[in-house]
Amino acid sequence: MPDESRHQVPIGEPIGKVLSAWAPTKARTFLAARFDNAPVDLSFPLVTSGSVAPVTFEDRLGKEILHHSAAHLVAKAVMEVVPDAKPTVGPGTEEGFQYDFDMRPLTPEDFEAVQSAVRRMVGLREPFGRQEVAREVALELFKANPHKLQYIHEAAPGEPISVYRTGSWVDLCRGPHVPDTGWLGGIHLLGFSAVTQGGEAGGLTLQRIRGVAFPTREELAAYLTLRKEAEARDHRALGQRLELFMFVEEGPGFPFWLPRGMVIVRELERFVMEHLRADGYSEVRTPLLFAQSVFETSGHWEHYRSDMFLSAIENRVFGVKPMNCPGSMLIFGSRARSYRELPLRLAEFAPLHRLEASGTIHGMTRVRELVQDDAHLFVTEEQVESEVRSLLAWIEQAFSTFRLSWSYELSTRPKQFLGEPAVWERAEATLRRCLDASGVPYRISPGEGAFYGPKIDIHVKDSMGRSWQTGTIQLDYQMPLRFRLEYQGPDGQLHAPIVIHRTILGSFERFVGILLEHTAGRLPPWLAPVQLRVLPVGERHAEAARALVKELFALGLRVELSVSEETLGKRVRSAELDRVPYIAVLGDRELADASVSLRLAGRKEAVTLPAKELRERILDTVRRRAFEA
RNA sequence: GCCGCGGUGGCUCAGUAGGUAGAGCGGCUCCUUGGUAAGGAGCAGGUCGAGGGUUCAAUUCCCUCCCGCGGCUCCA
Repeated sequence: MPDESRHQVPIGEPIGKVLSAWAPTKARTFLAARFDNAPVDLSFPLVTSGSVAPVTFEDRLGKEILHHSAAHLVAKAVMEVVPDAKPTVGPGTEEGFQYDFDMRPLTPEDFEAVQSAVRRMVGLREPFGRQEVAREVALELFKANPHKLQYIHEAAPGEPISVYRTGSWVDLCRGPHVPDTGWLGGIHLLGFSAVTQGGEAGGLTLQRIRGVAFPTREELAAYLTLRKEAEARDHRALGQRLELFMFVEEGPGFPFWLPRGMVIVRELERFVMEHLRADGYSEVRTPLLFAQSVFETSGHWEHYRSDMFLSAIENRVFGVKPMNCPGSMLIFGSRARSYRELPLRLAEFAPLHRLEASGTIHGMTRVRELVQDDAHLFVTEEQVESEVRSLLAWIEQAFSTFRLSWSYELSTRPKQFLGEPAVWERAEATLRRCLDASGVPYRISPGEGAFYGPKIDIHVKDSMGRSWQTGTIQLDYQMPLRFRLEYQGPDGQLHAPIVIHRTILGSFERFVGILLEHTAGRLPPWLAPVQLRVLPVGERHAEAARALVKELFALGLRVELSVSEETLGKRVRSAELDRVPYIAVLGDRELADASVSLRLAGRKEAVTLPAKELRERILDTVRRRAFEA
């Protein structure tokens, strides 16, 4: 037993029975068990001695088992709705589960029918019965389903082939499973879609049903509430509602920043620019278009052409730049360079165009035109480490300002790479050292680096736990060679610089999208398009309100007057919906003693404070780039 | 790009078993002069995504295209 106690039980006693006897109060949470650490069903009969332990939803394994059982239940339901569907695989996922079927396209009606079948089957409490069968028996059992036959053929020769029986439905499965379908009361189907088998173009089209499952209906309800809140935070809806940005049919993936959205972009740029100045960067602007030959030199022509916008002008082909690097390379190479100039840090915030696949563009988080807080650092090998450390420090400062938590991913040498393995190893070791020193968690993605060098990607999780890549730090040993870049070192010899391609926020488009979802549109005051809205109670207070607005505007604040003929309640509501962080009300009471009634967006209560304090509070919060509370 | 599903006033949506459309919010006008999330009335606003086909007649049925949504793949 987990508590080191030893028990003697009759031969063939199910492990579940032994565990419930051992911990009767917790027995309801036991989904499966471990016998000598191997996952087994609760019905697993004990015939030899060994260690036993329960598996609950709190364990990673327990989640997986519940999810997996839920997937099987869905398969059973699908078979009832569309009898000639051929189930393929139904794994658990990070969030829940999915099951892919080789079948005709699902319709919304099918999906409804599957949902109600699932609900009914939960009520039946049918057991998941395990059975180990000979390979020949399995082949016979699944002869109508070529996918399952393939899995049987792929199974290792010694491996036992197990099937699970649920009512009349039999599925090939390693298990284990929860004891019966009654354990799946917290199941919920999220949706269906078509996917390509193996993820490769031209593969077989499968129908995927996705869902989530929890041990109890209460946990499911909590999840659904959270999910509903997340949907209300969708940056596409917020962007429209708050008039931050828009798209038109004629420009798929090309964002329009509307006046209010542009305020956010400019404030973010200012935030980044202040840092660049402090850290010794220079800013440049290079052309948006280059002749084909530049991209041939940079390698884009070979590796990225299909993602570029091209245009033929005067019998030459020009490409719209998808990245800023070629321009910076040309600047570095425009004259002889000395080691005394390094590190040379060139920042460029130019519009980039990338012909992203049409099916992938998504609001602001995936667009075809974007601007990054981009820079290229020309450094010596000895300077790489201090530059990367400085970048990691800046990332910490930046993301903390936005109250975003982040993690790093280190991508190492891919199969196809250029350069010397020894150089790669030194570079990877340097990056790892920097990451270790940062104290921020990171994971390593072996073989995921670019062909020209290893990289660190920055991932930010939004409030729903979805992960997004924002910034990146990429070491590049190749592009300087391709552009024949050199500097003269203290030894009098010419050397190729190393280039660090880096962005911190990534693209302003994606970053604003993430920030909106993270804050539900309640941006910190320094970023809010309108920081303060002044609401005079009645007409006779309008003049004083106007004076307050004028005063705060002169101090550089973004402030509006709300003097419509609507009731005060209506105007407060509008200000709340517009996500204005400070809502100031002026009436008789306030005019009497030069005070203001201040309501913070998202809170119910208002506080009354002297006008002078209001001004200082707002200015201070904005200057510190702080959140209100 | 691939698969599936959609596209009706500015927004969110209803509707038409083929006979050219409605609501709420928003906008405008008027009344109301308000005390912290919706005061009242009236008015304006739509070639029902685009093109083609079938039909006496198409927003509705069929085809093609465009755009969007959910996934796949890819990535800032």
